[in-house]
Amino acid sequence: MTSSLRKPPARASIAEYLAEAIFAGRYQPGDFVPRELDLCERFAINRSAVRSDLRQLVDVGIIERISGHGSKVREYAEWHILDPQVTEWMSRYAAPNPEIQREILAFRLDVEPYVAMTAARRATARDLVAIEEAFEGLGQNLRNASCAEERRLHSECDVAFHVAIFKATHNIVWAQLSHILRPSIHLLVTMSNEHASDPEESLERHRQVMESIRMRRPKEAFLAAQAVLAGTAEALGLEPGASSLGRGFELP
Amino acid sequence: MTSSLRKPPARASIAEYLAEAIFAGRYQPGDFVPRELDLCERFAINRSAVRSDLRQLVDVGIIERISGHGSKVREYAEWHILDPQVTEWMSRYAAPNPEIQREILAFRLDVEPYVAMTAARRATARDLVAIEEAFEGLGQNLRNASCAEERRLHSECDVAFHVAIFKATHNIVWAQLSHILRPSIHLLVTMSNEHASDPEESLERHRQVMESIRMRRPKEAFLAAQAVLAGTAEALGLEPGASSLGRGFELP
DNA sequence: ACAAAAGTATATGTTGAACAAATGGCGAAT
DNA sequence: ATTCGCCATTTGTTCAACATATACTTTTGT
Repeated sequence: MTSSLRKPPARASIAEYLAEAIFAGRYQPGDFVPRELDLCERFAINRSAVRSDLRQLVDVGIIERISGHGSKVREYAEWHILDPQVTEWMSRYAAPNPEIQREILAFRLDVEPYVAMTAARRATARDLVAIEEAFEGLGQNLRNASCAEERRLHSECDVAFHVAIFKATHNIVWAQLSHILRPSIHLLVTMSNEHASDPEESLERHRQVMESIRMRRPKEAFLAAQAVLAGTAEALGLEPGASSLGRGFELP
Repeated sequence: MTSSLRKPPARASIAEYLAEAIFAGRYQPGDFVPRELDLCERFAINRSAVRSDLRQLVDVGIIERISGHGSKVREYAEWHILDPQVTEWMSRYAAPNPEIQREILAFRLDVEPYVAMTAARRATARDLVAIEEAFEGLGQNLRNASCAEERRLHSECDVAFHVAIFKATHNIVWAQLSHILRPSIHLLVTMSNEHASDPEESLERHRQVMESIRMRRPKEAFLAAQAVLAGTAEALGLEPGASSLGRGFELP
C-alpha cells in the first residue's frame, strides 16, 4: 500500500460533481451544464470519460443532450426517481425541489402499511433476523446522535429496517422499490436532529411494527406502520392528509 | 427525405441485440456474452460504440463487467426491472423467466385497485380525456385483432389506459411506476390472442373502471380494477390468490 | 513430487486525437 | 422583409495505442 492515501478521490467523477451541482440547484431545469471540453479541462480528464459520465445522467433522465448545442437539465418530472443511483443522490444531497420529497412521502404513506401487512404474512425467519438487526442498530445509535457520523449510522439502520420489511414481501418489485425510501428517511433523520422530535417514541413505534410482523398479525402491522409514518410526516412538517392515496383508507 | 428508407436500422445497436439475446434466454445468468472485439467485428462497429452500449446494460444491472475476463449476465434479481428501458425490453421480448412475470402481476394485483381508487378521487378533466381516448382505442382495435400490427395497437391502447389511471393519481412515483405494467399487458394481449378469451367481457370490465373514476366513486373503482385484474390473472393462467399482498384485502 | 513464484495470454479500462454531423445565428442576395 | 446559404460552436463517431486486471502456464526451489 502506498504511504499517503489508499484511495485518492478514486477519480474525479464528473457524474458525481454534476449530480451534486444539479441537486444543489446550481443548475436548474432548462439550464445548460458546462460543455464537454470545459469539463475535460476543469477536471484534467479526457473527453471519453466525460462523455461516459454524462451518459449516466442522460440514462436516468436528469440531463438531455442536444447535438451541437449542449447538455440541458431536464424537468424534475422527467427524472427517473425510481433509479437506485438517483435515490442515492437524493438522499446524499437532498432532492432539488421539496415537491418531490412530498410526493415520495405521500407514496410511502400509501404503500408502507400495505407492505408491512404482507410482511407479517410472509416473513421468514431470515427476514425477521434482518429486521431485528436493523432495529437493534436503531436503538444503539439513538442516544448519541451528536456528530454527523452517528447520524449517518442511525439513518442507515433506519433505511435497513424499512428495506428489510419490503424484502420480506418476497416480491421482486416491492424489494427493488424499497430504494425510494432512502431520500425521505435521510431527510427525516437530518431534520429530526434539528427539530429534536422524540426519538424514544419513534423507536417504540418501530418496535410495534417489528413485533406485529414477528407475531404474524397483519392488521396490527398495518396500523403500526401507519403510526410510524404519521410520526415521520409530522417530523417532516407534512400532514398525513396530504397523501394522494392513503387518506381514509382503513383496515378490512 | 431520401428515396429508400427514412430510418435504416438506424445503427445496429449492440445493446438491442444483446438485450434480445439475453431476454430470449440464449445467454443466461452466469453466462458470458461475446467479448468487445468480437462484437466489433460481428457488427462492423468500433469499440467505443460497443463499450457505450455495454455500459447501458451494466447500468440497469443486466450484465457485470469483470476486468480482464469478460462480461457476465447477472442474476434476474439484480436486474433493475423498474427501469423503463428494461420494462420496454420485457414487453418486447417477454421476460426471460416466468417467475418475474408472476411477481409483476402479483404487484399489479396489489396496487392497481388502490391506484384506481385514488384516481377516482383526484382525476381531473384532462386525466379523464386521456383515459377515455385510450378506452376508445381499446374498443376500436378489439374486433380486428388478426395481424400482428393490430395486436400491437391494441396492446398500446391497453397500456395507455392503465398508465393514464396511474397518472391520474397526480403522484410522480405512481406515474413513473406505471412502466412496470407494460410487460404483463403485452404478454396478456399476446396470450389472449392464442387462448381466445372473451374480449367483450374484458372491455366491459375496463369500461366499469373508467365510469367509476368519472363518477368519482372510489370504492367502485377499487372493485372494478380488481375485476379487471382477476380477468388478467385468469387469462395468464395465474390465480389471483398467488398475489403476495392482495389476497383477502377488502374495501374499507 | 509438490508448491510457491514468476511469467504470459487475454480481456477490459483509459487516453488522445481527428473527423463527421447537427444546431443556431449571422449576413447577404433577392 | 424574407429566404437562402455560410460559418461557428458543440456534440457524435471512429480509430489507434497503451495501461491494468485476471486466469492460466511455466518455471524454479525445496
